[in-house]
Amino acid sequence: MENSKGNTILIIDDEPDILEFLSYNIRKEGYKVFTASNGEEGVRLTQQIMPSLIILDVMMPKIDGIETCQIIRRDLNLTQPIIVFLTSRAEDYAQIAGFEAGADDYISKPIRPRLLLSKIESLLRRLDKSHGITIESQPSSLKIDREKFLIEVDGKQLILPKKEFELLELLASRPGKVFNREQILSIVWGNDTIVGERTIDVHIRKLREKLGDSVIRTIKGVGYTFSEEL
Amino acid sequence: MENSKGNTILIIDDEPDILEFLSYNIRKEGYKVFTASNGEEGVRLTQQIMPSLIILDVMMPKIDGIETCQIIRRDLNLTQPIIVFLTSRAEDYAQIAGFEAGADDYISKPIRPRLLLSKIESLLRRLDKSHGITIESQPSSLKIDREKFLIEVDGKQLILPKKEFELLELLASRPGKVFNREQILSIVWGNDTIVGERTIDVHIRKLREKLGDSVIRTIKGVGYTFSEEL
DNA sequence: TATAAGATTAACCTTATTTTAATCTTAGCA
DNA sequence: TGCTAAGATTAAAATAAGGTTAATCTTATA
Repeated sequence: MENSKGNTILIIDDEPDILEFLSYNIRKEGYKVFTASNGEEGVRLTQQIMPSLIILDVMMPKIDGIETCQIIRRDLNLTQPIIVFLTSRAEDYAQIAGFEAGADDYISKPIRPRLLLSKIESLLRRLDKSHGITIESQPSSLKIDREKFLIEVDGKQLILPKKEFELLELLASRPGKVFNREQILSIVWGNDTIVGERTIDVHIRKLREKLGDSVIRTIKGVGYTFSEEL
Repeated sequence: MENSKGNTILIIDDEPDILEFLSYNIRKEGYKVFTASNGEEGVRLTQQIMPSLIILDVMMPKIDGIETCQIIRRDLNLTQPIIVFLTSRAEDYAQIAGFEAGADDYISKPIRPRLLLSKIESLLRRLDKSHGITIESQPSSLKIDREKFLIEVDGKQLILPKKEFELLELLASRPGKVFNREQILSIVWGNDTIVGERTIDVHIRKLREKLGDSVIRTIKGVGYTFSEEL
């Protein structure tokens, strides 16, 4: 399993101190870091380097963070990067506007490097599954919305418990691919947790109960796969 | 859609010429303009007229702009106005200090009326947008008025304490989106404050008590979400 | 400065989710 | 064809995550 390092991160802030502080800390972790000291430059760089994640100060002269975010979200035709806002506690009014503008997360000053880094990592980890998976098949359709933590089967919404959701998400991320038990355990449960062999089966059972038997196919001795035809 | 005109703007500057020049230009656009010629008077007026936006000269005798800003931000308990700093080119050092003091933007002399006005407009536009959230659902409706710090549920007005209000506002800013505890803490409380694990729950409890159980949904192990159907 | 309102904590309660364990089924092969 | 290992099923046990309440601390407000 590859880590999320090596991703490109762009930091946009008008304060050189913060820019340096952040880029030092983030670079240290192995990311490629670019910086911009204002919104315009930020937009331009975004276009050029296509960062996976942008850390964006809300309060900046001329074009502020919110506007910058809107420009990136609306005007730039590219794979949408993850945008994290940097705010000071005082400007709480801006925070709401920020979510409306399309921010993915927030970090408020004072910045605690460890918190920021763990946030970055967790955001990048779910980059490719960011907004969800949609599978359109002949008889039925399935939508997985990670943001809302919601499943939609043929238009009917369904709330799944965490583990079931994550298991389904994994299988559906590569329809047809067979995941063996080891892989499932290490991705959904994590490498360090030790659970019994039958735990996966039970969760598969629950999913089949809720989504119908045909959704997940068992390949005996190998693993499970999300059926390409629903 | 109403425009941002009609908003109250306060100008604080010790130079009568600038005061007159600015108030003339801004008034011409249809704003209600008040003026103060020093920090103290400015603070007093702010308290009385509750302006939406304050234009504040950095360099003033006695209490300077930065201090004035801090007083307004810290000591006055009211809906925070937007504060724009007025600086001369030379005092760029002030920009950093000014932002730290809680300024939203700055404009440097010589003042170009058109630029100032477009800046004012864009700042106020944002204020109006964050003025409130309205959610209309089949069975009921919810309106959040950030300026009046007021909630309206099915026509009934309701006053919520600060933390409850902010928590509700956050959740309602993106109905359906699941906010995890970390996000809630870092946005509503700020990530420098350390509060116990159960604090969020208690506030959720209070909100559900006042708005009904169905408004906020718990996704165990994930977070809370504002229910799309009220 | 007294008072009230709000925020937070802590202890305990409740419940959904997760896991286990025991038993049953079935596919695939000797 | 029947044996066997892998998986399915079920219910019950364990756990983790929240919920609730009251007491206490903090902060605003008159």
